[in-house]
Amino acid sequence: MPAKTDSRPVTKARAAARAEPLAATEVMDWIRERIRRGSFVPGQRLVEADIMRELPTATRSRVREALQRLASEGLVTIEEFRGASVKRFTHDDLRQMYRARMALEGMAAADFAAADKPELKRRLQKIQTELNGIENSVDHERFARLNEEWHRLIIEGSGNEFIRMFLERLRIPIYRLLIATFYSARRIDNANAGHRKITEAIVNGRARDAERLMREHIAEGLETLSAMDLDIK
Amino acid sequence: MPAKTDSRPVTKARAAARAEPLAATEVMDWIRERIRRGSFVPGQRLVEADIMRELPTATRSRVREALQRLASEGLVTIEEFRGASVKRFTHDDLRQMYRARMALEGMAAADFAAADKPELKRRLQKIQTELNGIENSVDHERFARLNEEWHRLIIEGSGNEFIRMFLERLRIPIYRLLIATFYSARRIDNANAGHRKITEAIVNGRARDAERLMREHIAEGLETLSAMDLDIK
DNA sequence: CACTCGTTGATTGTCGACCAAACTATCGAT
DNA sequence: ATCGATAGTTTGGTCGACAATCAACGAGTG
Repeated sequence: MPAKTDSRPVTKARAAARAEPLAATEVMDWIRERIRRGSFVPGQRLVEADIMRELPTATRSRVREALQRLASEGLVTIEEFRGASVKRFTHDDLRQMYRARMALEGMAAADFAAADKPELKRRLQKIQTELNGIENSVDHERFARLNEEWHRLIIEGSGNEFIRMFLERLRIPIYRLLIATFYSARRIDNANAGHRKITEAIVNGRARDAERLMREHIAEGLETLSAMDLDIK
Repeated sequence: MPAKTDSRPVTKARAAARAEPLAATEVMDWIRERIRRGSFVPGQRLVEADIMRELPTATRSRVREALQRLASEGLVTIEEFRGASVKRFTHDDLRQMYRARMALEGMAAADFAAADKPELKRRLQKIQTELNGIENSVDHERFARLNEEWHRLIIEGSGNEFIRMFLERLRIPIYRLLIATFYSARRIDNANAGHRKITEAIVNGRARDAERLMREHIAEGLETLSAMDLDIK
């Protein structure tokens, strides 16, 4: 649930009176980003006072609220009188997340394929072309960005706000695990072969194929991850 | 996201000093229950002071926290300086929720079927037998309870905490819409015919069938709902 | 009479101080 | 060295105050 607080108008009187306080959302984003990038590692305790030191304009109430919300998102855990800490995910959690992704993103692909949204489909095709253009390059950074954009577009194309919301909640934990994985060139090839087929199915309105292929695509991703046997703390 | 705060120990000193204040979780449950039962109707504003009047031991901070969390659950919306109000769901929201349910509960059925959990499967079979026993009765109340138990058990059987969490978030909004719908006897028959087939597929480990049937079952539910053309405000 | 524009009361947003409860580390006695 | 008391730290939670905004109401003007 983004925005809302972002639209809070900055009143002149207030801005003049004191430094604009960080809304809880912003504190939340800051912590979330740190978790995503790995500067907060799993198990690490998130001490309220420390966060306030690093974000001087954040007050304790804000930090507390942010931590509460992150806990309800499942990104941190809160133990009574011990405070918040970055949640540890097990190998089985990863499997579960991927199963959920398969279900949700598969459905999204199917619904997008069945929908009459030529403009969005053109954009998908465009991204696909870009992806094809760099699949043999070594620009992993760029591939990752386009890859994310490709997935995001399909979710948007499904027009399902609930599916979007749920997948958003899976994104960070999964990403945090993914940064440990160096995409091999071979993996990129495989992934993009899958992408191509999915894009084609969506653009041509073959909903059932789109869903099946998307599921296979995600399942492959999980297999690659599992094969790497990354050390999940 | 249950528990956690429920485990808060009631210290003697505190309990003696004054009435135990309601934790945010409890306020949340109270509001949620009211929404579910329809005593808070969509669009209705949830004024902090009013809630404090009705729950004398609840403090403002707790009420506010509860509302914030309910907002992040998507059950209420918060507009700045206008406070919280019960979220209105459109007809299209309903459709989206059912699509998400199809994806998630279908996957849950498949995973349960594929899992080696004889004890849980026996319990499912037992509930199914009970359901069969009353499918021609007029005890809608009891059917509804068993129906919920049946769904819950399949989700538990999938062993997927994320899917469970997501479906939990869909439950209340959907239930709130469902109470408006009096299950017709015919609908009960149809529903239970679906149930029987699904139970059988799960117990016999036919994952693919279980998923397909569960999807059809939920899709039927949506159709029934749509046909009723209930007035969603 | 309709319309604009302050004024006022109600409600929410935010903060900071305060205290209690629980955890944690230190230090002393045996 | 081990155990237990003790002090400091951190979190859980409340309260009161004040600012910002909204909403309703009424006065003045054309």
